[in-house]
Amino acid sequence: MGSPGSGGRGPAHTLDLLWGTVRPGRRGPRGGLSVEAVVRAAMDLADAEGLAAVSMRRVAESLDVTTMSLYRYVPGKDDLCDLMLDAASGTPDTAGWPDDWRGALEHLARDMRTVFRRRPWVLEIPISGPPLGPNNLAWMEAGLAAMRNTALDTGERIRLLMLLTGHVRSEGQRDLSMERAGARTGVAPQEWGRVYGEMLGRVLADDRFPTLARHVREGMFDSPPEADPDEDFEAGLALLLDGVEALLTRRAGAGRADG
Amino acid sequence: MGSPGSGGRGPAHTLDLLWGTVRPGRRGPRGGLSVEAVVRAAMDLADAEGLAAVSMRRVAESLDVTTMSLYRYVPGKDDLCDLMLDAASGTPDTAGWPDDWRGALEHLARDMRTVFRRRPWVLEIPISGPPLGPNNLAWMEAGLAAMRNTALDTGERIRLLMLLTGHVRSEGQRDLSMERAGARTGVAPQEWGRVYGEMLGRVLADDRFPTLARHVREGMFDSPPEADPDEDFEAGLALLLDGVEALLTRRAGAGRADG
DNA sequence: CCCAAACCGTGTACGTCGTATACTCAGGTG
DNA sequence: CACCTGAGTATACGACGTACACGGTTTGGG
Repeated sequence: MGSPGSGGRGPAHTLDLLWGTVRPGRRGPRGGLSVEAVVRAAMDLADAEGLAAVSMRRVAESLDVTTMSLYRYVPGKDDLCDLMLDAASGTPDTAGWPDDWRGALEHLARDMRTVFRRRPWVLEIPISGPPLGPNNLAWMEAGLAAMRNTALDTGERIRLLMLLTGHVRSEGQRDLSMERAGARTGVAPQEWGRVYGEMLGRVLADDRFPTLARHVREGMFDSPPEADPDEDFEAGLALLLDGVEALLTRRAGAGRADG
Repeated sequence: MGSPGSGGRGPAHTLDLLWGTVRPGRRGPRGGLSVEAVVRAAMDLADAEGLAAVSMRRVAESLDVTTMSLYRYVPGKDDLCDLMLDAASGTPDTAGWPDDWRGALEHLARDMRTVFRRRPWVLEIPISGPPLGPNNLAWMEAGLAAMRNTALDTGERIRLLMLLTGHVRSEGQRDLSMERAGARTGVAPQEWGRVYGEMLGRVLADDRFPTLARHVREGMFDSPPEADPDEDFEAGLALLLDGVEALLTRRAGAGRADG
């Protein structure tokens, strides 16, 4: 029996929150807080102590209010996380980006990566749906603008964008997991190296992994695994964009040959 | 002051759990449970009600024991999740895979995808480090074997494997988020379409998104977004492997020209 | 001008979670 | 046999998200 039509607590209200278009209500006292203040407090907490430290209680405590008062501004923790995600994404700075699609997309990917490196907790937020917030859409806008002069159709452009963000997120999550692997036990490096060594021993002793064992014997893991995450990231990015370039030249050739 | 040398509760013990090499202890009564039984019960729960339903209490309840007795077999919930991840990954069936690297890698990627589709909760487990379990290593073995006849060096092979699993995971997580977006509200489709429509209206009314607005006006979102996840998956996979192929032909050409 | 509606912030409470701690009791080993 | 080891239990603590009912303040409509 909620008031019909008006955005009750459905996803439409979440949209209003994301876009900062909540009509403030005409009656009653002016609130001392605001959605932005709540989100900022939560982000400060996440920056300082990680996403796991972000609880409704602790956010409220950092704002000197009661836990439940947060629910006047935010429907629940899931929505708060969505708001944090969009706020933390920020807006891409396309000023220095080149005009060619490949250079621009490389900048896009690297800038997204720096966002995730500055705020690793963004990668821990479970994405709850397609991008709806203005900041996430701004990144989409930048990506689509970067491809404006390519021979890709709309579906391909979006797919490529999703593929790129997927790659950035994957690499970021891998970096994160490596850090977590260290933080799990107190003294990270030598203990972890010992575990890795024991694992390699098991691989060598087991006949289920002949190829892996051969690579191990050839020194595959002599350096710590994933020594340079940036190199992995760049290599994957290059591979991806090489694939796009191959598609474009193939298409241009076909266009010249067929029509 | 714990017994030195022997794996107390460190990550070395987790390795023993993953590989099923826990020495059972010589004194005392034989336990009615086992690590495998605990992991299987947890997996059954996750299969039936999702990862969120997997709590130590509910796993214990399904085994007709008290909560704390689980800690005799598993150090904690994080490790239990790691065990679930490796167990759910299973072993790749490489019987029908072709000999050429591209076909084999395509099979690898698709088979990984079906694993995630059968057990979507695997994607919700936060990965805590490099793959250490025998099943995950079996997938790695299969991937390395698929590339045995390529001109890629070891580092490139591993990178490509990581890139592939990253792609599979990304697409799986996207599928999952789409399902969750529906489950968040009761009646999914039309309500969600309404939200999407409103978002598009905002995009059109806002001058920050000219390119996006143009694509929208050209009918970009007339069909529901991400209509065919498999198509997205396959396109991304093809792009990736095209990139690899370009690298290989480039390298072969250079080899013919330079040496 | 005044009352009632709207709304902010609070206090309390419930059910759930992971797990630390201290215990009882059965079973194999010296 | 005595004994120690280890399985399973009972209890408890602190934290979590959030439903609910309540006072206090502001403002619009009559």
